[in-house]
Amino acid sequence: MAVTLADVAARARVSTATVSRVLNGNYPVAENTRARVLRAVSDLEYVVNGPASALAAATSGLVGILVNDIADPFFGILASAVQSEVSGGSGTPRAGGAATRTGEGDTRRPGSASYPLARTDEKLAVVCNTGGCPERELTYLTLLHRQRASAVVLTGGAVEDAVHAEAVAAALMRLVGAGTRVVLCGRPPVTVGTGAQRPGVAPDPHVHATVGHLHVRTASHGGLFAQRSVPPRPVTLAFDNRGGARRLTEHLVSLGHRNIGYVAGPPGRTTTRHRLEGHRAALAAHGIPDPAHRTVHGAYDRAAGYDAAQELLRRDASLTAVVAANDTAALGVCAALRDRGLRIPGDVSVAGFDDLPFSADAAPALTTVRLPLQGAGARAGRLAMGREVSPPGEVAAYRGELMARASTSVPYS
Amino acid sequence: MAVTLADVAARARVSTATVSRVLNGNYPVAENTRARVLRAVSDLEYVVNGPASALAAATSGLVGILVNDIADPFFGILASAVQSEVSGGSGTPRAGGAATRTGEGDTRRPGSASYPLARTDEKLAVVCNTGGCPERELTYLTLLHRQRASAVVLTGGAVEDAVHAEAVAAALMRLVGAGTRVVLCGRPPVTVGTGAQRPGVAPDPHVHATVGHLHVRTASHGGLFAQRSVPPRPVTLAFDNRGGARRLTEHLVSLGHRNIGYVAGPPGRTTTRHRLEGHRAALAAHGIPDPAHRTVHGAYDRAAGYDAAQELLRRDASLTAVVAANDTAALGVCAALRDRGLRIPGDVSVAGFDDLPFSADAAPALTTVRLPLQGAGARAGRLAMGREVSPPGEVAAYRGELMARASTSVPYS
DNA sequence: CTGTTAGCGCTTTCAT
DNA sequence: ATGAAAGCGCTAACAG
Repeated sequence: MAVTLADVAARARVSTATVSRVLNGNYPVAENTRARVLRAVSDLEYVVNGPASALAAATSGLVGILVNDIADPFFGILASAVQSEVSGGSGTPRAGGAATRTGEGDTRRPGSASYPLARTDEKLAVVCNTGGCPERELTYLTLLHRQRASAVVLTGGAVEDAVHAEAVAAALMRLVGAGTRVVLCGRPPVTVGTGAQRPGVAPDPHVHATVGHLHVRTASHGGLFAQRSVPPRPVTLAFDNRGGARRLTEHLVSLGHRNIGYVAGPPGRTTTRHRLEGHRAALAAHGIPDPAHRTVHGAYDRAAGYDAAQELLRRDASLTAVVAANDTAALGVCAALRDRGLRIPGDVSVAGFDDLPFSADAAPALTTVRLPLQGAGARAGRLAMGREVSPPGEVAAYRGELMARASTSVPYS
Repeated sequence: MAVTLADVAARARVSTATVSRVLNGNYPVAENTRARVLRAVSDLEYVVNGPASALAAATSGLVGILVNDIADPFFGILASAVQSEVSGGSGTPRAGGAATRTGEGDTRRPGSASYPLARTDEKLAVVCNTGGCPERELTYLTLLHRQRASAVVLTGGAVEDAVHAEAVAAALMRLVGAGTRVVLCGRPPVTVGTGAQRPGVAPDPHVHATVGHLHVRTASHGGLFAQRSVPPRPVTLAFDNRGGARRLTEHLVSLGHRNIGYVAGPPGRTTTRHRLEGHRAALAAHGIPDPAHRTVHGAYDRAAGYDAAQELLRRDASLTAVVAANDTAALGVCAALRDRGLRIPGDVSVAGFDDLPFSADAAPALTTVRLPLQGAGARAGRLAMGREVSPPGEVAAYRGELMARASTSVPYS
């Protein structure tokens, strides 16, 4: 069978405990003993048995990152930022990088450099693609729980269906109860369930008594204390979608637009609703009527934006501006307008949301709302690693910044 | 502590062995016993301890998918397809979906429907973002090995550095040796190492003797046999980048273009080289000279395409066409041309590679080479699951299909 | 600083 | 069809 700790110990002429200590670097070991062990590890090409150590330590180094659509850069950027922070190195060598390490003393153990098979402290950051599907979200949560993930980060808008929301909240509480750090990033806080019971299952007092109690092992050595504790509930880093959307539409209104079409995201998701609410709030604040036909729902992708724009123009040719729920859809809107021979922003202004990288150099550059994807993702990563303390109340909100660019202008310019 | 198998067993008044058998569904259990167990599982909200079962069973349900850039739809589509197949359901509810299940009898166990916490057969498909960084690729491979992943899928081009290639090959052989199924998707086959030794480490006959032997446990019941075996070496699903690129450039040549610029991908990667070789082969075949200044390297993204196009035009204003190494870069090229007041394809034709979803409805629609990302990804997923037998020789190549669209035309039209 | 040892929770023969 | 019991490989007390 595979090489085990015992084999390494035998070869290094030490006990398994010593090998374990060297590998985990959490306990003093004589320098030359360490060297012998590392040598043996390397010679034998020993690879730690993750499951075994996870079983013994009651936690695995898995960090799960749930995303709604892995093919969408919005999530790619978020996930990449989280991952960089979790893996402790610079992830994608992206300019203006996420690699803003918190300058903790680099404790790279000597000897393990050339053959890193043994670094036990490495976390495995993995992204799970839910495809926006509630069942898959739940399945992933369960699987990560099963793996005793050390942290789970949920990104992006949540589905608003009450039953599902309740189920997710329950799954998250179970995770937290199991000692897994849970971070929500770009999603509103979990609303504490009203106690809806799983259908067909009798309430079991035993279970409920358990929820909320944290039986988490604390580190026995090296007095990191506050950092080590697992927050009693999920930490949330939310985006102020409502406010951002409102400022965006207000920008359009201040430019003189009155007939504004809105390409909303898929119905039943928090992000969709909040952005739409912000848009409507802006209109309402200025006494501008907002007939229902000026809003069309669709997916958060280019094709949906294209179709929605067609539909909006068909319904109302007087539109002078179209706001899309995200940049990708906005680009679809632009394409549709161009195909109809309309100029942007000459005939119709267009705005998006998110400020993804391609938005700035689209033609024309897209007016949008910048979300601190990189920053929020990195913070989520640090929170997931327990490297940063939770914000007060376990909730922090990120404001979106209006990026007024060439795709919006005064109407009929 | 958390609920354990023993707790469930006690509540169901059976032994832990029975509970295990019910959960794994791999051994006959009386119907009403099964029901009692399931009931107990549900009542207790029992969640299998993954590490424990992985330790005992010597394999975890983890399936790792390595991608070079998680924010690039190319990888998103591939990863999504793999994942759908691994999770056995329809993943992203994308049209024309990857959900083409091989019609195996649906063995959804009764009772586990409402509370799926216990389905042990579920695999956890996770994507790992290497950011194109060799070290991270190796790290992930090690981490997945450590977790005793049941399969690993590597997607996209490989780095060509000899040392790194050797290291990756070694890591893959270790994985295969540990019983992990390895699938390469969109990357050339691993070249069997020439035996370069790790620097500074004396050859250890013991280690080498181990490589290649497969000590894989076989299912003891339920006669799946051929399916269960782990191939002795990685399975490869390669894309014919060279051929595709060649046909693409030939298309341009047949249109009458002679001065063709090429925006290549990052140097030192197989995909970059193969596509460039195909391009050059086409030119050579038609006796068209290809001065070095007509090729510029850059990342596989829009910004790089933009910059590269600027540079190409600066170097040679006589270009009538620009081929980019992928669609994303091609869009950057288009933007750059437009910004210089050039029309597409009137003044300059532009072509990409991959045929990502946005390419068809770009303005103008992009001529490109379609790669069967969905299909290859799905097949990789099935191979990873052992649900499909490997192609002869463990290698299959996918041809790219030329998609001639509006962005290319006769020069000076 | 290092060794001994008792589990962690599950799977899997081997009995019955 | 079910139970008893022996590990799987590692970690963390507890000794020394």
